[in-house]
Amino acid sequence: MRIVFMGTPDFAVPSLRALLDAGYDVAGVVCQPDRPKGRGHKLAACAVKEAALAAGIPVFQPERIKRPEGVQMLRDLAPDLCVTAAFGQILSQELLDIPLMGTVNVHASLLPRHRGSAPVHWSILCGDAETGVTTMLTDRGMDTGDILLSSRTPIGPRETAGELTDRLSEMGARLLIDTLHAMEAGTLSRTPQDAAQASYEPMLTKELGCVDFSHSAAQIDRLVRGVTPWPGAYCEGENGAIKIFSVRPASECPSAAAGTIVAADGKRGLVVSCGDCDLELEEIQMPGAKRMRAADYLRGHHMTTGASLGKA
RNA sequence: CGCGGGGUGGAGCAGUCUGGCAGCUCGUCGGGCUCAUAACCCGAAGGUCGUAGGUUCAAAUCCUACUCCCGCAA
Repeated sequence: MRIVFMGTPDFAVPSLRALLDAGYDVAGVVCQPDRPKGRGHKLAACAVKEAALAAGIPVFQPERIKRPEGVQMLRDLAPDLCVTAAFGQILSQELLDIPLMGTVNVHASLLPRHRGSAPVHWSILCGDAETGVTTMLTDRGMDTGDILLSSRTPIGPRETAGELTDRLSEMGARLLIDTLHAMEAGTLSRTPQDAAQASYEPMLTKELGCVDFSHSAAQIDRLVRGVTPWPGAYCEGENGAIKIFSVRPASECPSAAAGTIVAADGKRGLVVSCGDCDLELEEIQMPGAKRMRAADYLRGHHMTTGASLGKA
């Protein structure tokens, strides 16, 4: 089976590797163009491109694959099947019509729940107890195609979006191979999504990561885990935004107004009152500084108790 | 040429501008106090000050090059 793989970030890499390890003929890999990244704004290849080059597979990086050049490129590759995983571009009907056997997408949620581009983050933000990966036949809608297979897993109580993404990327790779095997064996059935059960969430924004200390510890914890490591949770400190990477309840009930610093030393760490208790900000990053445990930061810096980290 | 910060005992920092004994908070080890303790008291160990070169009577500090790390923005 001749396959064209479309994907861009880390999440897609295990799926690409799995196709290669399973012996499929990956005729080409399509990913987003190199973008200026990091310090110095140097052009950097995405994770999928690096993996493809390492495997000696031709890489295509159309600015917009929907344009005629992109369509022609895909036609020339003459795939039996297209596989997408976090590709980052919408496929037109014209493109979907090219592969003889259709286009299979690996999606990091239990569809029809959490359609959209940030399913892993939203599953944590929404407080889901479990999530999973789904393979589906791509159609014109946003993650609306018929479901092929799915695989579920519980969300760990301390798991961040980044950690969960890593886990789901491996699960997705296995599910993709299972899906293709079933497809070849003719045992695969397709199930339309139940639109009534569907949910769709937008891309994440930085503002979403702003912590509201009037919320409960559980809500804040979900927010922090759901936006870590990107776009990141933060609150307003004296000298700019303080990033927050992990929090932990530190008392039974709040001892001051929400957002008030109730302790700040190397022993107890940085503790702030929130909606239903005092909350320890375990791992933080002050403006201009690196990420570290709050207790470590406070060994060399002073923070005044009684000050507020919340927005007025 | 995107903007910026930094490398100082195990951790986090001050000291650099204005050159002159290696300092602070914490940790570690030993001793003491206490019914007890993450509390308190006494004592100790532990640092080629990122690397190389230069200036100087004298360099963590000034000059040059190099290297590694980090923040913002994307």
